[in-house]
Amino acid sequence: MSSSPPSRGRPRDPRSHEAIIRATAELMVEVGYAATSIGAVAARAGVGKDTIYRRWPGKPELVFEAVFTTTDDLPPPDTGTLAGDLTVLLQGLVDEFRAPAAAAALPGLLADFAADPELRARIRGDFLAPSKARLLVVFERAVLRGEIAGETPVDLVLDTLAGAVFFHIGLIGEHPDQELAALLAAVVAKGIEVR
Amino acid sequence: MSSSPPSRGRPRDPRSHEAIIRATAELMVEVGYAATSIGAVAARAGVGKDTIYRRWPGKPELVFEAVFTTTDDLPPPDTGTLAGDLTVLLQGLVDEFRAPAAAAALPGLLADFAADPELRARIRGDFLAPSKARLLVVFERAVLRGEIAGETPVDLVLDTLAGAVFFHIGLIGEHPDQELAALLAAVVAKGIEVR
Amino acid sequence: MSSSPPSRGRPRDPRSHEAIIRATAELMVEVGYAATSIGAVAARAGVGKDTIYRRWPGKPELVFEAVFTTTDDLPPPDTGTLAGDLTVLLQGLVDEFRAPAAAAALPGLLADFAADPELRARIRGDFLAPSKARLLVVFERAVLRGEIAGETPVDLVLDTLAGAVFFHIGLIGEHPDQELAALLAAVVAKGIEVR
Amino acid sequence: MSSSPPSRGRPRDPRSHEAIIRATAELMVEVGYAATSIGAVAARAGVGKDTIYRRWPGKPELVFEAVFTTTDDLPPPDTGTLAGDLTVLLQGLVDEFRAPAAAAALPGLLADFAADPELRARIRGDFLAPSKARLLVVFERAVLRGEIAGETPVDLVLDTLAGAVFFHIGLIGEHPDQELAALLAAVVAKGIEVR
DNA sequence: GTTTAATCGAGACGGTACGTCAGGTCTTCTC
DNA sequence: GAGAAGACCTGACGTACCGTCTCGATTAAAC
Repeated sequence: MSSSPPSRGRPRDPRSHEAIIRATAELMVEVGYAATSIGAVAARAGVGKDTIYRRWPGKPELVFEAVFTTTDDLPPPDTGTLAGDLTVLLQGLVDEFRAPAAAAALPGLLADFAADPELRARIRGDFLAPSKARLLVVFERAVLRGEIAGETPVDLVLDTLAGAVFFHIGLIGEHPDQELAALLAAVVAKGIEVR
Repeated sequence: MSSSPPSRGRPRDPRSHEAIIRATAELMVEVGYAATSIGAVAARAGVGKDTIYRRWPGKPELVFEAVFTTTDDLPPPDTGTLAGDLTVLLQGLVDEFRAPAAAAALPGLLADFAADPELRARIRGDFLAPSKARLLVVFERAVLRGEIAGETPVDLVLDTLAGAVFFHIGLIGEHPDQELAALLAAVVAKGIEVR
Repeated sequence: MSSSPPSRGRPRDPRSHEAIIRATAELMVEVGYAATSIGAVAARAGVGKDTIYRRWPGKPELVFEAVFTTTDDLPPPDTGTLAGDLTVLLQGLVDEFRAPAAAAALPGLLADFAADPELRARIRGDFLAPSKARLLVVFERAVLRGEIAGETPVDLVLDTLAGAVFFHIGLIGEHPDQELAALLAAVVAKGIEVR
Repeated sequence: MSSSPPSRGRPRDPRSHEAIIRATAELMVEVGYAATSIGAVAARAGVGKDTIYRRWPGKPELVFEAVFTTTDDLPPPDTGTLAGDLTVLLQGLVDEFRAPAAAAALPGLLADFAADPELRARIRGDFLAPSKARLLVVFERAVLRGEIAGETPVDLVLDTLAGAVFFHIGLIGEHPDQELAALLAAVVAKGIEVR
């Protein structure tokens, strides 16, 4: 289908790619997003700076790829109730935001994304897309069960869930309570239910 | 109690203070948080860099003061219902986050605050404190009216409200709908009501 | 004579050679010696960088070959007088140093040659050798005519002639006067004549 | 006369200036002109790169000042004969070109000067000016003594003398013979004498 | 006719230097 | 002592070349 490029010249070394990603993730945990420089990543990965700039336009894109490796092909949760489904979904967000590299990277990363018009679009496009797909399925089932109305605003609910977790854990640095996900899920589920 | 400083030598010029604040707010709107440097602020304010560093430890503190001037001594809303009160409260947050200087500053500013342990504490301490005070009163009245339970977690609800608005408007840059505050308030109020 | 190489594998394409030389000479005139990079030569010649490095060790050697193509098999001048012979010889040097590509290349080229011990020897060995051969014949005839002594220091005279022309034209960029060669020749001839 | 600037702000530290000059001269001798980078000079001088760029536009100007410190206010030679005067003058050139730092710097330095139109003018303007002043006096005296004609081309003679020494010593790297200056002076003096 | 090997264009690779800019401190003179 | 000015050291930026390497594809001579 998509005609792969003729692949002229020396192909890029996948070991460089991997070393860069690993070095980035390590530095993120050790010194944080702001103190991580492309040069330091290159040095730790044993790689030239060009080798990084050849693959990523800048630090935000590199860190994004390094930190969010989780291929979110988890199936949408199906617990039988909206609150249950939201709990599973939220627990996923909590786990994602709490991972050391992600926690260290998120505030600075999102700030850089927000500052660039082109990257800003990718927050919803790339970052939230997997969650949105799962949330859509959850909502469809809830509509069929008669729990919520058909026109429930998915984007706004997702922004609220993600925003709550990000603010609570990412920014303020609160250690997440065991039932945080369940608590938030209950509130939101009850809030959007038809009755 | 606080021993007034000995006040030897030339006193600080309040006009410098004002010029710095104004220059900072202007630059925030014109070039954004990341592209605003202390040197540029000094140049525009017609001030030496030291005059800035003498008053603020760094860019985050300066910008925080420059952008959030609104002395939040508004009285807590009292519309008669929890949903009504939350709507007023949320509308305040939306307006605050939507102001040009604040919108331009917030993501980078919060990222810098989150990166520094000392500043991180000020997010809840200084940034959210006024809203929390008002929310506490709102909650007290709602408890008296029997709308919510007494042990409703104020901090978590506030994080959720602020997070939702910040993510929706600050990060993603969504133009806030006219009824955004009312919609969010309705969901959250319904979500935390006892019945 | 020279043991022909075993010549296994694909032979070198003479068209690449020619294209490289041409591209080098063009770039020399257009952007100068310092701003000419091997990569730029390769790109303009439609050739890989290795194809250049396979033939020349570096920029100095490449430029030297590209710029000094003049196969100096001119016969030694024989005008009947030392001054006349030197005039012809000097005019040759002037013409050589004044050619656009040579004028653009010479200062940087000689600097690179001077900086490398191995290349430094080639200044006298390759660069000045043809002129020296002709000057030797001119001197022999002048000795026979009794114009100069037998022990006249050829190398020093040649350095002086070349140095004068290089400094005057190559470095300072003086537009050569019509009689420059004759004038210099007259001074030097008179200076080394026995009486 | 020249109104000294009002001198606002912190004055430039003369110790930085001196340290930079010294570091440059040392590196010139140790690694040569081409291998000397501004960054290396800064590191050795214990100085930031900006401190160098604040004072000099680039490497050529810096090296020029670092290497040619000799305040050429020597009085013009006056030995009684043109050949004698030229010998003294040439010996000065030989000594200048033979100094370790100068010998290492000259070819690359002159190449960089020749490559930039603005700097090119300074070769005659700054570099040769002191020698030219002295040569003019020498010529005046020689004219009064009737040794040479009044219209002897000073610039051309100076280019020849400087070119000969530069080519012989600077480029080819010949160890200068004890009588080199006297020999060249004799040839040139004889060459331009009226009889 | 098949191996074998060097060459080709292309471009990735680890380095090094570039010249600029910001951070935060210091040092001068002036008020 | 505060203030404006600007020098100072540090360190990161993103780009450009360096000379080497690794691809797949040619192109001949050797087998």
